[in-house]
This record gives sequence, C-alpha cells and structure tokens, in this order.
Amino acid sequence: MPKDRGDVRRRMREAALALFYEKGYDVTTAAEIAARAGVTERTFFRHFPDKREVLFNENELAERLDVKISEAAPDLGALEAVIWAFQSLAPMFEENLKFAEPAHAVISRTPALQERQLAKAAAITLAISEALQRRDIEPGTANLVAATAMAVTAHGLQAWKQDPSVPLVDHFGEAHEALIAISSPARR
Amino acid sequence: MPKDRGDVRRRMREAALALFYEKGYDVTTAAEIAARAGVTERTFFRHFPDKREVLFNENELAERLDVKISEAAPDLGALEAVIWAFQSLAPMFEENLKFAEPAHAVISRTPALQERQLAKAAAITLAISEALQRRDIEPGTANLVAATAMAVTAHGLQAWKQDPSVPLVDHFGEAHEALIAISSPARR
DNA sequence: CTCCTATTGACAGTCACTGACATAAAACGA
DNA sequence: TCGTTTTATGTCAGTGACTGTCAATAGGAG
Repeated sequence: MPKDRGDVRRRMREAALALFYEKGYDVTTAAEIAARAGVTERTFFRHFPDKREVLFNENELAERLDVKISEAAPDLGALEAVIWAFQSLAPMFEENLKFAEPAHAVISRTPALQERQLAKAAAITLAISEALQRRDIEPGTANLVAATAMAVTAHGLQAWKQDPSVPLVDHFGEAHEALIAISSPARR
Repeated sequence: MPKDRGDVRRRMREAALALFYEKGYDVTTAAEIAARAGVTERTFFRHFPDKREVLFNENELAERLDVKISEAAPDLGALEAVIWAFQSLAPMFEENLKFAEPAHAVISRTPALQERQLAKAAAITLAISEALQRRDIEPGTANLVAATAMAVTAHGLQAWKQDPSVPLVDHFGEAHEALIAISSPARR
C-alpha cells in the first residue's frame, strides 16, 4: 500500500537515529527501525544496502569537491586548490550540522559505524586524488596531497567543534598554516 | 580432541587466505575455512572475533611505533620523529611481505576487507598521536602530524611497491621530501 | 592415577541480508 | 474514465555470520 512516497527514507533515517541514540546501535534491530517507520524490514533493506548506511548521506560531498577542484584557479598549487575547495564548501558543513551532530554522537561510540565512516572518508580522498590528476598532478603526488588535505580538513573541523564562534572557513585556513608549520620545522 | 595447540590459528589463517584467493571472500563460508583447517565453525569464531579478522595480524605495528617514537631523539620535530620511527621499522615491512602480499591482493578486491584495513590504519594513527602527546605535542597538532605521517608512509609504501629494488627506508625519505614540496609551493 | 584446566564439538538461536512472488497504489495512455 | 503498466511495498523462505550454553576430551599438575 504505497501512500506517501519519498519521505519513507526520511522516516526510517529518523527512526534509526532515535533508536540508535536511545538504545545503541548493536541492540537495535533493522526490523525495529522499520516498524518504527511504519514499514517492513524488507522495505528497509530496499532503501539502504545495509544497516549502517541509514546514518550516512550519499556522498554528494565527493561530487561537489570534484567540481570545485576543477574550478579552482589554475595557478593554485595542488594542496591549495583542494583546501580552497573545502573552504568554499564550508557552508555545506554548517548546514548539515543539525543532522550530523547527533549522528556523530552515535557513530563515535559504535566501532562498526566508525569503520563505515572511514570508508566514506577514503572514498572522498580518492575522489580528490582523481580530481587532482585531472589537473595534471601525478598519481602518487595526487594521493599524497589528497590524504594530506583530508588530514588538514579533519584538523580544521576538530578545531571548529571546539570553537564554533569562529567560521569554519577560518579554521580551515589555520589548519593549513598548521601543516606548513609542522612540515618544515628544521628550516633555517 | 585437542591434539595440536597454537598452530590451529595458523592453519585457519592459511586456509582462509587460500579460499579467499581462489573463490573470493564473500562466497567462502566460515564453516568452509574451519573445515579446511580441520576444526568446527565455532572454533573459528573462538579464535577470530569475525570473519574479516582472519586476514589481519594483531597490531604489533602500533606498539612498536609507540616505543620507537618515545626513543626518537628529543630534538627531532614531531613529524620527523614519526617518520624516523617508520624508517627504523622498515625491516618489519620487508619481512612480512610474504604473507602480506597475497593478503593484499585479496583485500584490494574486497570492500568489506578494505573497510577493516582502514580501521586498522586509523588505530595506528591514533597510537601515533598518543605517542606524540607523550612527547608534549598538543592533541590537535598530534592528530594532524599523525595523519600526515600516515599519508607520507602510504606514499612511500606505494613507491616501494613499484620499485622494490630501492630499500624501503629510502622511499620513506623521499616521501617526506615530497610532503615538504607540496606543503609550501608558494614559497618565495 | 586423579583432579583441573584449556580447548573443542555439538546444538540451538538471533539477526543481517537476499531472492522470489504476490499485491495494491499510482502513473499513464487511449 | 477505464484499462494497462509501472513502482513501491508486503510476505515468505532461506543463507550465513555470530553467540550462548553445555558436554566431552586431552594434557598437565599433584
């Protein structure tokens, strides 16, 4: 009996987040989530490939980064281009905060979900590397830059979490400077 | 009927690697692996917390890094200390190659195993960060340095794979220089 | 030889996930 | 408006990963 349409996903997401938050991830059943959303377990697995995925958005971030990196000024270095891309997407992070924050609380205490998050991060890193290679960066260097940029971004996000009064863009900028500081400490 | 003792684990590991390599990870059953090793499925899960773990060693690398980082010369910068630690553990990588190589072949074509590997890498990153904090590095900086060092190491390992004639230590050194190159390209 | 402990087997059960088929609502063309 | 087709869901059965429990046996300590 299909009545409402695309909001089934949203209902399941919210049900899952609520249950995970209340009882914990491993003790909540996929059937429970489905029931709370008013559907069947089978329907749950038609919308999400597995139980974990209900907490993660599709990776629009990877696609957006891809576009932004191709739009970055050609005279920018590889690392600068990626960091600029992240900076121009900072508003996206700030909007998603409402859903991302409670989700992160659940993820941080659930090893299985942490693994999935790492996989997502790895996918983003890969997307960055490919975008850089389209800017004529060598594959090896592109991988290194992508991974480094991810480290810088994570650093910026962490700082932002501790001091949300400063806009995220500025935290990204400071994180970049922190990298420069650590990577050449023995300089004259 | 317990006859042989601690080599049951080794038999299961080898059986698993062989089966994964022949038929693929997802189509081989835990029961199959156990049968091939001459034990029961239940015994398999007594030795390994889950099916994936049979391909991964316990993280002795994290512990060794921890020791090495604490032994590094005090005047070394944070990043230099970690890279030095990796360099002094390079022989360890070169010895484990025999088991690690076929295992990596299986892992690289199995998403579920890639996730676990990412988790292992994250655990190592965390260990590095903690070791650095014991050297009086601030937590935020320690995380950034640890993540950056992991990126550098991955870069070095990748280069080593493509050119095994050069010793791994030198690849690590070159990777470090590559980082310096990318992190300050706009320098006067 | 006997007791104790570590390891395994045997068995039952839960839960994540999948394939196959039926059904009803919704979208669409005539 | 009506019949057809498409789409989202329900139902059911089945596989496989993992866990708890208890019994049985081998090996070592005394």
